[in-house]
Amino acid sequence: MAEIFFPVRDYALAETLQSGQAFRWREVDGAWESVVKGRWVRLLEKPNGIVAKVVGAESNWSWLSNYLQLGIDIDQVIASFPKDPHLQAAIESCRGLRLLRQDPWECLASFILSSTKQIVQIQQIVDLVCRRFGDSVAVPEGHLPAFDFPSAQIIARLSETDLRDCKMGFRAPYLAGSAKMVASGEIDLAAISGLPLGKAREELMRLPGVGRKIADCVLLFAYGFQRAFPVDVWILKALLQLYFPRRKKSPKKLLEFTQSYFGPNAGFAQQFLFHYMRTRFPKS
DNA sequence: AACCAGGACACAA
DNA sequence: TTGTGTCATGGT
Repeated sequence: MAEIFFPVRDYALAETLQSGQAFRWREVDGAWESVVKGRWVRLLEKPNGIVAKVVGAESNWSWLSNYLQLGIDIDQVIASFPKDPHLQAAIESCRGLRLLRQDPWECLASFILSSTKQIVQIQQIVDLVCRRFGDSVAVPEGHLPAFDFPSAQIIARLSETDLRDCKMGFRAPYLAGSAKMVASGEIDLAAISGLPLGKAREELMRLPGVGRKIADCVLLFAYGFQRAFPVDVWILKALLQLYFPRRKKSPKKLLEFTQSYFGPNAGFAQQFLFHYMRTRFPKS
C-alpha cells in the first residue's frame, strides 16, 4: 500500500466528490474511496492537504493529482468571475469546490445515465453497472471488492435487457448505442480533447442520448473545457431566480447570457452556482 | 401520495 | 425557434 500527502489549500474534498460531477465516491470511516484509472484509491482530507492511498507501489502520482486538478489556482479562477452578489454568495458557500478531470468514457456514460435522475439514483445505477460488468480491481486485505467502470467495448457487447436490469430504464438504448459508436471507433473520444469547444461539442452530440447539457458536462468534467456551461434544472433556477427574476428570457437568450457573462472559467462558475442552489435552496 | 429528478428526442405549431 | 408528450424508476 503506497501513500502520499498532497499539500493543497482551499480544497473542499467531500463537497467536490459529492457535487454531481462524479458518481462513484463513497465515504468510509471519514475517508473517500473509489476507483480511478483502474486503481482503488482512498482519500483523506487533512487541514493542509489530502492524503492518498493506493494498493501496491507507486512512484508517479500525476494521474491522481491530475484527476483532482491539484495544480489549478482557485484564487485566479475566482478573480476571473464577474463581481455579482449571487456568484459571490455561491463562492462563499463553498470556496474550496473544484472541478475534477475524469475519464471521458466513464464521464460520458455516467451522464447518459443521469437524465431526469437524482444524484443518489445515478450513483446507484452506476454502482450496479460497475459491479455487474466492470473488471474487479485490487483492494487492501479484507476490504470489500471494488470494480472498474466497464469499457465501451464491454458495454457494447451487452444486451439492452442486461442494461435495463441495472435500473436505467429508457436510457438503456442510449448507453448501448453510444457504447457501440465508441467501441467501433466511429467516435474517437481521445481525439476530442484536441478540438475547439464547438467542434468537440458537436462530436459528442452525435452520440445517442447526448444533447447539449450532457455534452457540456463531459466537456467540463472530463476534457477540461473551462467555458463549457451545462444548464440543468438547478442552473435554470439560478438563472431565473437570481439573474432574471422578472424578465421573461427565451431559452436561447439565457444560453447566450451564460456564454458571454461568466467569462473564460464559466464552467467553474456554473459548478459554484449548482452547488449553491442545491444546498441553499433545496426546493423552491 | 403526488411531485420531480444534473434530459433527449420526435413532432407540432 | 419554442412548446408538448414520452420515455423508467425511485427519492423526498
